[in-house]
Amino acid sequence: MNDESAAGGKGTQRRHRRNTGAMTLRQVAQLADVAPVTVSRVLNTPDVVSPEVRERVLAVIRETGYVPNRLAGGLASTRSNLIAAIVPTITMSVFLQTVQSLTDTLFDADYQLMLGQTGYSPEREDALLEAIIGRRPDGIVLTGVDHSAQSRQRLLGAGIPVVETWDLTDHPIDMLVGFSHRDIGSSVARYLAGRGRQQLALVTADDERARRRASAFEATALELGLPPVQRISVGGSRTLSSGRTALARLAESGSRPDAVFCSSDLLALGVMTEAQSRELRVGQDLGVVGFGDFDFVADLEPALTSVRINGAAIGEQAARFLVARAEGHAVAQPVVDVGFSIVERASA
Amino acid sequence: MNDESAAGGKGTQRRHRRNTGAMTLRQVAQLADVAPVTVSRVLNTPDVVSPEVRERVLAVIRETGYVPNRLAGGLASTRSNLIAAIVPTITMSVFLQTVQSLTDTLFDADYQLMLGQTGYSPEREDALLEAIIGRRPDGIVLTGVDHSAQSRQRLLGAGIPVVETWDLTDHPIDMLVGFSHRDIGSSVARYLAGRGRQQLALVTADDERARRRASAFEATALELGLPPVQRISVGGSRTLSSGRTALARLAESGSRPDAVFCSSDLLALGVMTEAQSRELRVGQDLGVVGFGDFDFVADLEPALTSVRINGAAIGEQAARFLVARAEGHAVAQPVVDVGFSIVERASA
DNA sequence: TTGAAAGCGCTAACAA
DNA sequence: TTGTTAGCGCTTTCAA
Repeated sequence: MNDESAAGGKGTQRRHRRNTGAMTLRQVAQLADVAPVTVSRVLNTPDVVSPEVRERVLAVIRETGYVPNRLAGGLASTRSNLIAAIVPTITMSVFLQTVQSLTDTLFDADYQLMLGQTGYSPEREDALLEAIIGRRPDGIVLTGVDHSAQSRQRLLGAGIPVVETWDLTDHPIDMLVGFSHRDIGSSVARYLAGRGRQQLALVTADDERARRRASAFEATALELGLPPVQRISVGGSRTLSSGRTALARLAESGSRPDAVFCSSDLLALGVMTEAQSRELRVGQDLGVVGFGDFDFVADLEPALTSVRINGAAIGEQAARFLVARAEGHAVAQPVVDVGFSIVERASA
Repeated sequence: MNDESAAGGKGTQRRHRRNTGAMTLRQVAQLADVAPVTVSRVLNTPDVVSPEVRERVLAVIRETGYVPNRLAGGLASTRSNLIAAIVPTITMSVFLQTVQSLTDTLFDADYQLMLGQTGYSPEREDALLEAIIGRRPDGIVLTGVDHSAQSRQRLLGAGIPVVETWDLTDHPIDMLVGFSHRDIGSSVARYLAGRGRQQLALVTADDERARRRASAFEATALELGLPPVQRISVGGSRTLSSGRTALARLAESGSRPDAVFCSSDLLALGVMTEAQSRELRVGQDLGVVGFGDFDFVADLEPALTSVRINGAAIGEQAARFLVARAEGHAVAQPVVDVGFSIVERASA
């Protein structure tokens, strides 16, 4: 009576899997009295279907609440409409803007974002990447340019378009949207020296990119003939509280820095808070520069000077690259330096 | 020569799709000289394969960098090892801890998280939900308990386990992990009244749950015989800057509130900042209570009193519920009230 | 312990 | 414009 009869023919023993329970495209087709392909066309290329048939099919879809299985679709079409992104963390972090704009840009292009967090751990990045590649996303956004040999091999082998972000390198895996951490370190040192600051200090988290900013900061201070930079490392703890502790240590070390460059705005807020409770006037006695230019820093008292990265632009550009590739277009200029700026405010 | 010969038989015209390029399980099987099922077993139930064969297969997998296609696996097994979560926003928000612990708990159980952000828009929630259901995740975490009729129908129809979070209701779709916003509003009002505060004010964002806290706050103040609560709505803008503006409006309105309950810690930080620049002593002249108990609020000057929600517990519990269901276990007590607490600090 | 066959739900290729 | 057929890459069922 229906097309199952073939499977239930007399000589054949029926055995295989009962279907999952959810409505399928085939069932919709039967209810609308059309072939399965036609339902597929209504969903994917509606213009190619006659209005009456289209309406009939859509009516069935509406009544049944049918939601097509994209896993099956993806398998058949080798297009998943999924983009994956891996960031160190989203908790109070500079990557938030990138993730946000990635989500938004992709949503508008009818893609979805899968997010992975490494917690700054390379092992975890490898594990995440394997899980991600297994889902055959149409593209992958990576943070940074340091990835294990294994991950590079898998990525290349899978043939999935990749965008590395938040850094620059001469040997990207595929595409690249970032900026130079070295230049930032130098620029901030020069900026502070130009404002008459002498005894510079660093309060910095312990990840590869922050370290690179810090080293360039120190090197430039030296070149400019300033005394050696004092550097306090807060390890992996990028909190307000670590910032307070760091300034306390600095203040009690005897030497009195007159400017501090922090590797994140939250650390900078900690430094400012501790300075205020020590009756140091931020902006006068102590210059403070943050990194990230979070939304709220402009409204602090005093407003915080910070290095601004256009994280949203990074996300948007990365999304555009990947969508272009997914649609089969080549990307002419697959390396973009989005630069940075020092936003001058009262704190320095 | 190989098993493709069947497809290329003389009478048949070969036409179909060339494979995608990436290594497949079938190719691994050929290289290891075993049947495809055997490779599948090595991947999923290794104990059932003899050690020698297992080693041979694993060697090939290692050499080729083969990563199994989970889309195909999911389609065949109707298990995706994917859990989806929908939150209003992750930008500087209270949901961050929940997302974080969800990610971590799921990662440990070998599941992955798909994240969607609604930006507090119900339309967007519907669109997201359709995209998500289409990927047949093994479970879905929702924020809040207000969902469109269409979404409820789809969810029920898809038969996917659901956990609603961050609120309570008598009619959950499926499972529920939350707390009472009404109770929070009442408790904070009582708390402030108990500390001798008279003229209470609200600075609140304009979403359903914040409104519910606010209404209960007002009602309780009234019951306690306090003067009417002044309420400033900041719309959808949950920023430090809105908090500053709100307190400015309050201060200039003539009436002088002696305590403010803010619907987020960031708003509270704005209120504090504005108070300080108006020479109001926070804690003495003006009590301030936040919501969320962000990491950094304990280290502010003065430290901020805030309503603490154990967002991490919500995420963990939700993850456990869904993993249990995915593994085929029933969940005995599928409704959990995680409660809340008022963390007393200097600001109130 | 291993394998052959069937099919998960969808789309690409071809035909009419 | 609509339909038929053959898979996408994997896992399940049944058999040995």
